[in-house]
Amino acid sequence: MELDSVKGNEADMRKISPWALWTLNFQVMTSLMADVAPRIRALRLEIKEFLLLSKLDEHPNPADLARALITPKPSVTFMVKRMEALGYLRRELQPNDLRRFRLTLTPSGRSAMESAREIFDQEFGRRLSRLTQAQRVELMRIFERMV
Amino acid sequence: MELDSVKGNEADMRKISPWALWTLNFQVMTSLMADVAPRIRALRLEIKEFLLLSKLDEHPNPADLARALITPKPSVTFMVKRMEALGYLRRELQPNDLRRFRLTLTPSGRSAMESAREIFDQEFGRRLSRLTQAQRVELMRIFERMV
DNA sequence: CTAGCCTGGTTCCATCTCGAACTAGTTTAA
DNA sequence: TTAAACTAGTTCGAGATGGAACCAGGCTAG
Repeated sequence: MELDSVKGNEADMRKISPWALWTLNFQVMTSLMADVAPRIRALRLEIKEFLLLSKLDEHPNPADLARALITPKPSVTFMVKRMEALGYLRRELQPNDLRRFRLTLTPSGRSAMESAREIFDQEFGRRLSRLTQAQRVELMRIFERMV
Repeated sequence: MELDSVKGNEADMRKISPWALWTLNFQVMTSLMADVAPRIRALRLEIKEFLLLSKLDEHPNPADLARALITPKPSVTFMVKRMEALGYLRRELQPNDLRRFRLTLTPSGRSAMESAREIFDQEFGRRLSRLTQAQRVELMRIFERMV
């Protein structure tokens, strides 16, 4: 049996179209990215580059990053090159496997990454603030199940 | 007072980090796009092009589309050109304003667009099926509030 | 060993992207 | 009217993107 989250609401019984949902979500994400992008760029980062930095601790070499970010390898090569040139990360050969590079954030890279994360936190937080706490919790649970 | 959607759950009281939520959502969207992209491409469409077609009834000229899709005008020009070359849309001067083009889907454009929408419906539907009906309804309500 | 396969990372290059600057048509205001 | 300001759409070009092909280095089986 389905549980009905909130006191009976006639509108609740409508059929939910996945496409309609996807569209709304895409719109939320796109407009958020548009709002956030210029502020991220002020840190000398593109959004994708920031995402790369944010996954670097967990996925410390390029091939790994490419998989985690669902991004082609050449794009990763390119971004890593830029990030290194900016002094945001260091690249050293991994002695036990000479094909691999181990990437590490420099202090300035970490601080840029953290500032960028705060921007997202703020901007997405602004939108989340239109929801109830219960809805935020539910949203977290929903996304966890959908990943 | 906050309404608590589901029977008391201790984990509910955690603080929700906007960034964590955003990341999860982004991951859902990205992996979905990766799954969907090859099937859309089989219809000779890029995802963005499909989105353009899907908004065309509602926003029938390029500048309008650029705003609706939050996309630069030159990109729209380019996509429209490709869609016209493929025979997916028609472009006619709007007699009452000679700066404007009125774009209309051709039958084959409409059918490609509808097939693409079905692909999204299917693929996103598959993920939504892991949720309860109540959660799907809640999700719709949440996105509506966040747009 | 060593041949064949796999994986990490790069290079190449055709294609796409999109900011800036432009042309042309429309609206506003004086 | 007509000049100035604004809007639609395009062109240009520097830079980004990403598939294909490549060159290591590492792993596996004979």
